[in-house]
Amino acid sequence: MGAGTSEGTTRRGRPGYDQETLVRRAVEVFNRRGYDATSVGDLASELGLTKSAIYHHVPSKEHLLSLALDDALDSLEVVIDAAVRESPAMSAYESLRTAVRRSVEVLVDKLPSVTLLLRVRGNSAIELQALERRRHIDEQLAGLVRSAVAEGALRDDVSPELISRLVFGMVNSLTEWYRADGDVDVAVLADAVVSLAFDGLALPQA
Amino acid sequence: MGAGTSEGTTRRGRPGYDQETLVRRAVEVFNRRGYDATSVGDLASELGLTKSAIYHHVPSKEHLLSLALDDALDSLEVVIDAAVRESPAMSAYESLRTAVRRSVEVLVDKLPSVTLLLRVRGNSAIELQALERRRHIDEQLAGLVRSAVAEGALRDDVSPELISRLVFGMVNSLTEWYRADGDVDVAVLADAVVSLAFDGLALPQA
DNA sequence: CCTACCGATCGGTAGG
DNA sequence: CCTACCGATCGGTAGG
Repeated sequence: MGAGTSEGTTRRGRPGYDQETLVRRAVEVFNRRGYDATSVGDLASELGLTKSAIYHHVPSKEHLLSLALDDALDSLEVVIDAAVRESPAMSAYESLRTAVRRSVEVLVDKLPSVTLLLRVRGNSAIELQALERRRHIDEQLAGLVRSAVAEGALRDDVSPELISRLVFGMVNSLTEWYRADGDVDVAVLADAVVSLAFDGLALPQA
Repeated sequence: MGAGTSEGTTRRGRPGYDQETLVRRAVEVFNRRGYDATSVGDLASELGLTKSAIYHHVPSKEHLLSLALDDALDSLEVVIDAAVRESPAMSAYESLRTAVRRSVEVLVDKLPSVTLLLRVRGNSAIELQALERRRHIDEQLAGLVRSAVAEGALRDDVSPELISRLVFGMVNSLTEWYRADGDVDVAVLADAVVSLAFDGLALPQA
């Protein structure tokens, strides 16, 4: 990174978009209108520049998608890998609680790119690669659930695979409604998700 | 309906698609490739007929979407209305359990059209109308949760709105992975969802 | 970062 | 007489 460009207000060259800003704003538009329904011309209009200006920063519309999906996947992989690695030292039950909590935090922190990721259906090679990385994450989470059930820490009347899908289905559903400017605090949300997932919504028996 | 056309094999005219079959098959393609990413030409190729044949059955691509969304919304509204109406006779807690269970059953029964519905983002007047009907359903469900909390039947340390969103987020996530030809039975699935939502995944205390 | 374009494909409709 | 379709093409717009 060149001197003086790392942060703050000093920049050389024409003021405007850098690639990171372009990706961030593009993801917002993709989420609002749908990736396929958004033409590069639409994108240019919404961002106040021309199609060619966009092609100055990225070689294709799909590369824009790829950068956004990598942002989401990288963050998710970090927290899931960490939870899986701590599993031998800690109980799988505790690692699973950590994984759920950290997943909520990543979803909130990287909401736009994770939202885009969760809407990918595999319509191109890039989307298929992203789905493959997602599948690997899902398998690691299912493994944690299996271990926690094997420890005797979780109920065994529902299969670990089904538990994993339903719990992380609940977590991922955050992207459907959570807004950073809303009235739901991240910590409150993460507590609620972990508590609902593990304790359910019936009254505490105690 | 004319004599002899109601069911069975006797039909007049050329054998082929009727509107209902067209909608059903189109929804499968829309879910696989995405509504916006599917051209009427794509659709025609996959269905083994021509674009003009499709326009014989429906006036527009959007009308095809509209028919599918109505199919999903009608079914969802039936079960939610029923749960809300039984609420005075029964406890809100019991009505909510019923609503969750019946919602799972509708999602499985109408999986393709509900999947399409849950992916709608409001890119057209028809999509906005569908989102409005969804919002009304969500409000009725949130009302049931509020009543159940007010009855003292549900925990009150998480807001009813958040409970509603997370529980039905879990329910709706079924569309991401459930397949009718898979190894998860509907009754088993409905039991698992209701039990996980109300009791959580920790070991039963008893 | 723009103007000026391309090969192709879009949703929709004609007559038969 | 109807339902179910076909081959060809319309005016516009897509990503690049």
